[in-house]
Amino acid sequence: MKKTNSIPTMKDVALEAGVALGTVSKVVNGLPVGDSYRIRVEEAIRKLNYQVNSYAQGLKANKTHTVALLIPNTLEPFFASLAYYINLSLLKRKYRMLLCSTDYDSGLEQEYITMAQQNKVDGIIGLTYNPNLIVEETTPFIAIDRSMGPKIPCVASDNFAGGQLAAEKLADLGCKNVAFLRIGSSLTNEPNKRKAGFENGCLARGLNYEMKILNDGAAFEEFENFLSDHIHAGRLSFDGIFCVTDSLAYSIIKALRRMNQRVPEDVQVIGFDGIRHFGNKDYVCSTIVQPASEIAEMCVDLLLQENMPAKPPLVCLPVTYAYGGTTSELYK
Amino acid sequence: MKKTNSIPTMKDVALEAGVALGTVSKVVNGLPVGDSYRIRVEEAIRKLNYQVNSYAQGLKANKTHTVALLIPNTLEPFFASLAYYINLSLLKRKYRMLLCSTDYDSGLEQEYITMAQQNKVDGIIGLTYNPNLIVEETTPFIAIDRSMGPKIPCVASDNFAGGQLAAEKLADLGCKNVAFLRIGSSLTNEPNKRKAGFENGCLARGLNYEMKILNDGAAFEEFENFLSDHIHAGRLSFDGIFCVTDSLAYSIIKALRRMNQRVPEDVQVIGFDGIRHFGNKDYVCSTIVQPASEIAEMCVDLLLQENMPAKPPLVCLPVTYAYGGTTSELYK
DNA sequence: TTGTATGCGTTATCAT
DNA sequence: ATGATAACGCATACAA
Repeated sequence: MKKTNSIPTMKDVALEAGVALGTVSKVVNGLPVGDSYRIRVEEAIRKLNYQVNSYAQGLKANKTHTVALLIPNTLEPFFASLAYYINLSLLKRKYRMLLCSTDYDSGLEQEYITMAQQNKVDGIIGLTYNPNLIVEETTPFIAIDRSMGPKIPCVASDNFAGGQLAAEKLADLGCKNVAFLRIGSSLTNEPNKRKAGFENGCLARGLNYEMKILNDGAAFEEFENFLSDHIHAGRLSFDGIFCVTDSLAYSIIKALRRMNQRVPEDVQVIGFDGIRHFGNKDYVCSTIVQPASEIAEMCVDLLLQENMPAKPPLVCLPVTYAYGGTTSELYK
Repeated sequence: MKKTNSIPTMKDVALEAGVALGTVSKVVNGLPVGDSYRIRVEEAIRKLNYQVNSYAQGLKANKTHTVALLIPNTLEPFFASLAYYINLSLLKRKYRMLLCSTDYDSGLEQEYITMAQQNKVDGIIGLTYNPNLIVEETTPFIAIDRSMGPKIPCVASDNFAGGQLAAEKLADLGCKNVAFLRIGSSLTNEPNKRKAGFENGCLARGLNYEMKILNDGAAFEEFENFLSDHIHAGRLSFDGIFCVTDSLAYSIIKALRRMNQRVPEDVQVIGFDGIRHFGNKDYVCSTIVQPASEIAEMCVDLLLQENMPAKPPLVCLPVTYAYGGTTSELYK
């Protein structure tokens, strides 16, 4: 008695085609098989609508062709674009992607890693914030934007160069007195190098600069107060501002306009990330663009590279400047 | 001779704890087991760092706790938020999510479905554009925004009501002559009902209205021409415009300002979707907000509901109006 | 209650 | 070149 029409397996195909199980397997995997057999098997496959079971394959081969991506969310545009490009890079290599939105939650990050390992993923790519994540050595891991120790490669933009570039651009565009504004995780991570790079650039170009650094939970008002304190007789004493992200730049620009400061006429603003409206339209502001697609490709490369002699501990990819309406058009 | 330190299995744990394989399985799955045994097994698990193999579980149980999400990309904010909320809803139910960015490519959509089925996902949620996708009946499928036949439930916003709401809002806000602008897939899908709803609302409220409908590949200029044609002596003959998406509204608003039309003083604009800057800040424009989180929850519910008597063919979820600076503040 | 044995769907080894 | 068979890690029905 046959099984009631459940999902067909290789055995069913073999039966239907009147050949042995092994033969079907070979046909499915493109191994050499006599033509007459091949044809019969292929017909049976079509007839039964057979599909291989990746789970059985994975169990046997101990290889799942699946990678987990840990990322805070897909709502913030930079994360969203990483998710998109990593998915693409994986697709090119016939890999599937498990998306794990961690919501900046350390516990969730750890949970997802456990899940991924139980799911026998071939590797994990993670942009995480938990400073003491436990990740089994047996699962290859690539970190984005935050070094997690010498054994785990970290991929990031060249944040230092980006900060420097911002300073140079502002100098080129005629600024004399600039400011750096930052808010965000105080964790040691790559984006924190933006400050150092900017400082470096200011010194090299003889710009006067001030810094206002806020920690994660701080109120945005502190920036507004900082800016107000630098307005004398209606005039802001800065003619250029570098914000650690486009998101911050966006808020700052709105605040500046509320204070009757014109952007870019009175004060030029540069952000960081390269965010575009709706993901594909114009830049939100003049910005240092992170190469999201290259970061994605590099992560996937490093992760799946089989015989890597020694994985590099840190890879920094080049950033570029893009005009986005909040700087003078001089170097547009 | 032992296996060289590869990944530990239940067998290894059983050996280490000096119990039978089945006992370990029970402990892992929380089935009743004598306390002394349980403790020994748990210790062995900790010692060996054992993790269950979901692939073996899945193979056995024919259940993978995995769902595939097909979506064009995560770059466009509305898609990004769907991905985020669906991930969240799945997480609550201990399900994993395979993200499949299809890039609006029919072939890719079909490929991903095949992949998902081979991967034995427990279900698929898809926002797709291929009009003749083949999806095995054996895999539960939930469609977003486009009906794919009576056997496949479709979840969407109440697009008709949304269009109507837009018309009513414009009327309430004092508009007399309005326009509806649309560009996008001409495929029969739920969002196309926005037009009908808007028309309905205009008629009900006695608004004069015009429509400008473009197909997917059309040049944006056609809208600009349309608007120019309605400017006489510097004055636009519309005092209200409803755009089919916030994305379009954004572009239209920019175009209007280039034409020296003030928004919202001269002409009020309402979009659709409820997109916020950077995913979590202010609305891009006054808009009809889609309940992304409710859509997500509904999709997951319908997909995983075990003993659903009859799955509804179409579920429309309520939308709301949100002020976003491009309408009069009257009903803010 | 605990242990044993079988099978899930596939691949690979081994005879034939 | 093809067919039989074992093994992957786990869950479970059944025996002890």
